[in-house]
Amino acid sequence: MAEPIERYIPANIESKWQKRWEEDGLYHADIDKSKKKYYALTMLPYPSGNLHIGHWYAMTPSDAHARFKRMQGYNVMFPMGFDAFGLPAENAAIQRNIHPKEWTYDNIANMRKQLRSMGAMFDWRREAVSADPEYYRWSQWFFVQLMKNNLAYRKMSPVDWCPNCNTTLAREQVWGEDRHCERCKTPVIKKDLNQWFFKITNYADELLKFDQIDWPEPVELLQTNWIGKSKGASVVFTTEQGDPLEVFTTRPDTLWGVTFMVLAPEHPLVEKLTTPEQKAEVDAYVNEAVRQTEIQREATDKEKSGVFSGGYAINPVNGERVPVWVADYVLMTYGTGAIMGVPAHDQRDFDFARKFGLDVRVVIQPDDMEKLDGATMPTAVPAEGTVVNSGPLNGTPGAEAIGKAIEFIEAKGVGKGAVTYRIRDWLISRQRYWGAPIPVVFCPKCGAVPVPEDQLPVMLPDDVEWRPTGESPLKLHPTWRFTTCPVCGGEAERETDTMDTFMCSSWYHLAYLSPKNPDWPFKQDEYDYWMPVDCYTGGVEHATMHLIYTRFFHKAFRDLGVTKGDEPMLQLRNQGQILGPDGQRMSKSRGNVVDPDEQVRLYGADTVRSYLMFGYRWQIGGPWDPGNIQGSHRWLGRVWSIFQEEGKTAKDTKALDRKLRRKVHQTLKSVGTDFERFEFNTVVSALMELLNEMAAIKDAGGWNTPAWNEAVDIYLRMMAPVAPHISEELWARFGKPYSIHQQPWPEYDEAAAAEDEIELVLQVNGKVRDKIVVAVDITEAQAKELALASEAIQKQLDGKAPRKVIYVPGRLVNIVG
RNA sequence: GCCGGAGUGGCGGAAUUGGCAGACGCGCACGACUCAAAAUCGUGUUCCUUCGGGAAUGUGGGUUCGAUUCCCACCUUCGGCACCA
Repeated sequence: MAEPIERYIPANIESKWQKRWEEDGLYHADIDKSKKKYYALTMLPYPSGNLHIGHWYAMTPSDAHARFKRMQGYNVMFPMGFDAFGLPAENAAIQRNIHPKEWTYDNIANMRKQLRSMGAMFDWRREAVSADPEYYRWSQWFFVQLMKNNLAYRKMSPVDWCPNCNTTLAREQVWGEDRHCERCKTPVIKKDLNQWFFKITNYADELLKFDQIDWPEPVELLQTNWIGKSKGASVVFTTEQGDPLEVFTTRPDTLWGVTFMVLAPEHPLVEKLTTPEQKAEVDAYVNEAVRQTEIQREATDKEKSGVFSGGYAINPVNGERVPVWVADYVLMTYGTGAIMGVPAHDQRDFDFARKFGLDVRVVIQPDDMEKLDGATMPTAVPAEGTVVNSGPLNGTPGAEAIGKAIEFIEAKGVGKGAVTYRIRDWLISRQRYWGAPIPVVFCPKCGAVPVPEDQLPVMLPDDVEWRPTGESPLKLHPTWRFTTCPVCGGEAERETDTMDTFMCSSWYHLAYLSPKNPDWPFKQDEYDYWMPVDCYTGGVEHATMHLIYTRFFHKAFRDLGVTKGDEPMLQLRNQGQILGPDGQRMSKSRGNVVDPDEQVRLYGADTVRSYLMFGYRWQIGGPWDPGNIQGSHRWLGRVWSIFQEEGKTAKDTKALDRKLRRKVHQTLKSVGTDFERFEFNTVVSALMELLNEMAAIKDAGGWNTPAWNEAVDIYLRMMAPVAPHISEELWARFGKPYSIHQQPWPEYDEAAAAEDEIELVLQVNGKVRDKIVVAVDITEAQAKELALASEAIQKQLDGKAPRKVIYVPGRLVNIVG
């Protein structure tokens, strides 16, 4: 009788191997020029509390993929760190009345422990924590470089302010129809403030190019829409007082259809254009518009409002005098804050014209429509068509109209082809404590001066009143603010705002290269070897925030000679989201948060990893299923017992061996391609299928043959990226050399995987009627003959001759009756 | 309104290039083991059926010998953007 094997108890093996791997530095990634490098990166966590199952969902498949790459022979670096500054941590600390630093670093200590329980191949020597002075010193250094090169500037402007978080936000961090704060969901308000901006708009055009990177199309689309490039022309009208009044239009071919102009209420020419008779009305309208929130003003279902300024402008293409109106449907923040009104061909202008009784003049006649009449048409017609009523452009066909109009205005010197972008410069000032201080000194004589690089970091003081007062906490510090000017030595004050954390996370992939490097943000040889990031994984929710910022950062610093190449991350893959068991987003208030520590206690890390890979389409995610995870646990338990328990060996195992080897090598192929495609669910299901086959072979007497032992060997190596602990344990128990994670990926044997018999499906009119087993090398003629000879087919044909017989090699014969 | 993702058994999901729809797993049912239960193992499991078959991948059309897959028009749902000139 064979000795029974003890049960699979993950707790007995997982921490043991984690400790051993750590001691041996198994996952240390060092420069090795004899090997191809692979920089695998997954988005770093934010230490606002505990790790939740969503972190596991993002990280463990990424880890499995990185492990797979390593077994393929790459020198893989897979680092981890903490995005430690920022609002949520600070808010959580305030709530608990704990200093943000203490709160954050306690969380980090806890999360480190939790991360270690994953059994991931993180190289902890490279850990970077963005709240460490050694780190934010370089965040500040990057700021100083941008400032010195005119890519960072300070400007007074209306900005988004979160009244709950007491700080300004970047446009990207204001979400949804009600324009709420990305972090706390409170609707934002507008405030006029002096703030620091990064000139991301300089790179708008280049950010639209994705040809060097393999990123998911939805992300590229989100970024493209966010950047919002519009092609058209800028045209300079002239007010009757002689001031130039520039507008942007995507339809310069409709310039002859202009019957009025509209200025945004904030437009600088409003005051000058307004006649004394109209002044009272215009002032009242402007004041009302300014008072309204952006949400009220930008509500699309609102009826058009506006007021005549009394002034006129001259249309440069035909010298016509057109009235200038003021209306809040024109936004100061887009284009030039002024538009030309072409009511016949723009619905918004049309609504406005009809409401205020302005002329509607048709200048485009679509070829497939009846002749338009401005006086009676019920809606605007924005379509293409032949140009009419437009002097020199009359008769131009639609496709050429815009180009010809641009030629015309350029020749006349009254405008030119132009593009406009929706993206705004990145606002990085935050009126909060828990962030990297903006390294700037304000001197009454020298103005805003960057802190010299040898004086960085500007330390964030611990002894501040960090509880919210509505002011930047650093402003209230008794001494920190006051300093001397680095240029003239006179009395000066520090900038008291801190930086947006997205600034810190824009370069963290460089910090991993050589954290705490003393004289440059990274060691050059590390950069040259590891960069760019080969594979980046994370959530799609960062598409128009982190993922656009980090591309900008890389390009800006390429131009300053710090980084190399055009893109920081070559491949991007997004995971979906794990929802609570109730199908809702996990949140503490709903009480549907799944604690990974508890799952690890119940089933072990390997089971949690396997289930997260097996149970979902990784790109999509879905609700946590507390029952389904049992399947993954059973799988590992079955591997444990089927591989270890003795079986029986038949006298003749030739057929069994052949069958087993075929399945093994077929699985090897599909597992490999599925890892490459981030299709982890089918990686695991293929392994389960192979295990079922192995169990059957073992029952039939195919145990302990060379083929069986090869199967066990290959199986363990294939499952090692998914379940690193159990595979290491079994690998050791079979006396194989430590460590399985240093083994090469098994070699695929095509001959072994080849089928020698196939099942041919026989159809009549596309419906399956019979199946026959035939030799793999059957000829077309033989296959058709066999198909027609089938009893079931004969019955279906009922004596009639087939009209057509279709043969798909290796698959089917379809008889068309 | 515009842009994108998703829609397949009771559930999670699979289906390489247009070629057997439902792999793999959960759940459920029955059986074995057990005094019993848990665990484990085995068998079955889309629906309807007169047991010949028939229907079925959100809906309706189309292309094709053949469509979950391609095309057209919709519906539901989840995201993003939205008076962007």
